Amino acid sequence: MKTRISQKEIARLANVCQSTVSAVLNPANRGNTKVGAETRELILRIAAEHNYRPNLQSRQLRGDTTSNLVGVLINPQISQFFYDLLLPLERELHNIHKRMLIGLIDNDVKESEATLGNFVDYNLDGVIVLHHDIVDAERLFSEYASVLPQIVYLDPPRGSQEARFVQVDYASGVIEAVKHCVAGGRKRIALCMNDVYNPAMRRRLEGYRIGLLETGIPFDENLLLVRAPASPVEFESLISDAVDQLCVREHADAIIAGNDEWALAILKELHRRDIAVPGDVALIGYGNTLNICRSTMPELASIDHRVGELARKLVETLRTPEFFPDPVQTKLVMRNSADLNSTKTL
Amino acid sequence: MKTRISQKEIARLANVCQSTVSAVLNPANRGNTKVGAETRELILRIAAEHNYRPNLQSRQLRGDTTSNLVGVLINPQISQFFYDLLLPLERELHNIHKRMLIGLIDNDVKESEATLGNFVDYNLDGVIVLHHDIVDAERLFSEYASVLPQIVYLDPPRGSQEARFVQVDYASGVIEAVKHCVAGGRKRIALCMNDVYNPAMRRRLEGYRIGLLETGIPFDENLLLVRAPASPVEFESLISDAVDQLCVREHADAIIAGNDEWALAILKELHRRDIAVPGDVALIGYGNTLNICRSTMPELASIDHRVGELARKLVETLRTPEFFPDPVQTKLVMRNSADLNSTKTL
DNA sequence: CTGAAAGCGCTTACAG
DNA sequence: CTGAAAGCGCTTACAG
Repeated sequence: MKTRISQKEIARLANVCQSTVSAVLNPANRGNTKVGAETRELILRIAAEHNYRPNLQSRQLRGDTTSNLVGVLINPQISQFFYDLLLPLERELHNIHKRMLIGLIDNDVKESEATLGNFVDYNLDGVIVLHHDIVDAERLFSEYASVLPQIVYLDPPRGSQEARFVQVDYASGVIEAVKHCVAGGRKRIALCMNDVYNPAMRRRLEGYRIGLLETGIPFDENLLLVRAPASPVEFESLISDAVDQLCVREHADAIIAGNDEWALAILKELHRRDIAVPGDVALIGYGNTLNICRSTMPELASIDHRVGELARKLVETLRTPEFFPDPVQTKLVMRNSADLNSTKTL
Repeated sequence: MKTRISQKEIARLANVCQSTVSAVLNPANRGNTKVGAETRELILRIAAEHNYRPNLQSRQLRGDTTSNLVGVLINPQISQFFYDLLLPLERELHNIHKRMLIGLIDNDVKESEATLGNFVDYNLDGVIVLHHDIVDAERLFSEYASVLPQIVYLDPPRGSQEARFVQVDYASGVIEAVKHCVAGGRKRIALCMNDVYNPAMRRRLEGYRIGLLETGIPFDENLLLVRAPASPVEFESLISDAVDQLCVREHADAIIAGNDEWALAILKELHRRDIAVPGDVALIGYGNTLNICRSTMPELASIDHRVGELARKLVETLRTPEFFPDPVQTKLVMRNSADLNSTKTL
C-alpha cells in the first residue's frame, strides 16, 4: 500500500493553506467561505489526481461522522436459522450504506467480554444481538449498555424491561400447519422435537396446542414427543423410537418436527419402513432450509422463519427509536410431503 | 450510549496531567517513566471504575495500531461455495484477532467503486477477494491497489502478474471421481455442467479428461453435456434432455455433475424414470453442500471444495508475504449415490 | 478571498 | 517522579 494523500500535502502542492483545501473539498460545510476559482480548480485537480479521500479516523475523532458500522453478535456454533439471516441482514444494512461487523459470543465469558469491548472500540452505530442465551448475558449486556450504542435483540432478552427487540412468532406457523393437516382430513397429528426449555421451542408447543384447540381436536400427550439426544448415535435410535411410538403404536397420520434436520431423519426412517409420505403420514419440518426441503423426495413442507422480513424489522428498529415492530409471523410453506389432496385413498 | 471516559477526564479526576495517565495505562510503552505508586493506583482505579478503553480512532490516526479489520469482497448473488467459505474465514480471522468486513462488488461499476473506496476509508489490514469476475475488474483493482492494503485473491485474477492468490484445484476431485467410477467397473462416465467459459468449470472438464486418460477410457464427446439454461423452465427440460441423451441413448453408467443442484435435479429425473442410483447409474455432485448431499435418497456423493483449508491458506497468505501456497485440492466425498460395492448384479 | 489556531484522544519525545 | 508540547488529519470558528 502506498500512502494516501492528506489535505496538508495537497495544500503544499497547491501552495495554499490546509484549511483552504478543507473548504474547497467540503463546499457544503462552508458556503460562506468563498474561494477563488483558479485556486479551487487547482486544489480539486490535485485531489482527484491523487485519489484523495478524507481520513475517516480523523473525522470520527472529531465526532463529525459515525463509523457506519453495525455489529452483529452471533454464536460460533451458529444454527441454520441465524446463518440464513446474515445475508438478508447484510443486504438491509447495505441499503442504508452501513456495513456489518460480525462478533462471536458464547459461554466463554472472557471471550464474549473481549468481543463486546472490541465493539466499543469500533465506535459502532448500533448492535444487533441475534444470540443472547449465554452465560452471564444479563450482567454483560447491562455492563456494556452504557458504552455501546443502540442495541436491538432478536427475541426479548431476559431481565431487561426497556430492551428493544424484534420478536419471532414461532407459534403461528405451527398453528397453520395443524390447521392444514386437519383440513386435509388428518386427526392424529404429532409434534416431535428437541426440548421445551428455550422459548422458541416452547412457542412451537403452544402453537400446536392452539391449532388443536381451534380445530376441535383433543390434545393427546402420546402424540407429543420431546427428547434431547446426547449424541448422533442416540439421535438415530431416538428417531427410530419416535416412529415406533408415533406411527406404529399411536397411528399418527401427520408429524410436525421441531426442525428440518429432525424432519429429514424422520422421513428417512419412514421410507425405510415403507410408510408412505404423505399418503400414510404427512410430514412438516421447521426452518424451511431450502437445500434440505428441496432435496428430499417428496419435497419437505416446512415452517418458514421469514428471515427477509425479520432482517428488515431488525434494521428498522435500530434506525427508528419510536418503532416497535409487530412480531414476525412464521408461515407454513407447502410442499409434497404435506400435500393432502393427492393422498392415496383410504 | 453514555459517553466514554478519556485520559483527559481521568487526569482531571486524579489531579494529574494527561500524559501521566497515558504512561500509567501503557506501562509497556514507557518503562523508563516511573510513576509514584499512589498516583498509579489512583489512576488505575478511576480507569477501571469508568470502564476506560483507549480510543481506537485516535490510535489509528497516530499510526500506533491498525484497524484489525480484513475486508472480504463477495458477489451479492453469492453462490453456495462462497457462502460456505464465509464462516471458516470468520473463524480463521477470529483466531488472529481480526474481524471480517464484508463488501459487495458486482457488475455495477459505480457500486463496486464505492465499496472499494469505503474499504480504503476503514484503513483495513488486508483484503480478500473471493469474487473478481466482474466488469472492469482489472482497472478497478489496479486503480485501488495503491491505496488498499495487501490483497489476496481466490484464484488468480486476470491481467495481473504479481497478484497473490490461493488457487483451488477444481480438477483433482473430478479425477478422483472418474477413477472411483472406473475402479467400480463403470466405463461410460458422463460429465454434465453449466458452461466452460469460466476457469473453475474448464478445470472440471480437464480433470474429467485426465481421469479418463489415466484409466485408459477413451473420451466420448457424446458423454459430455455442457449447456446453460436461461430460465428455470429451460433448466427442467434441459435435465430431462440430459438424461435422455446420457442414460437412454448413450447408456452412461455414471454421471458427474458440475454442481450439487444439477446432481439433485438429475437424481430426481432418474428416480422419475425408475433408473436406479447407483445400481444403473452412479451419481456424483460438486460442492459437497451438506444440506443437499445428506438429504437425498440415496445420499449424494460429491466433490468437496475444502473450504476449511482454503480459508486457512487465504488468511496465511494475507499474513505472510513470503508464503505462496499450493493449490487446495478438491476431494471426492463418498456417499451411497456412488457406492459401487453394493451394486445390483449385472 | 485566504490563513492561523483550536481541538477531537492519544503516544512519544523532551524538559523540569 | 510528573508535566508541557508536538503531531496524526480533519473541521470549524475566527482573524486579516
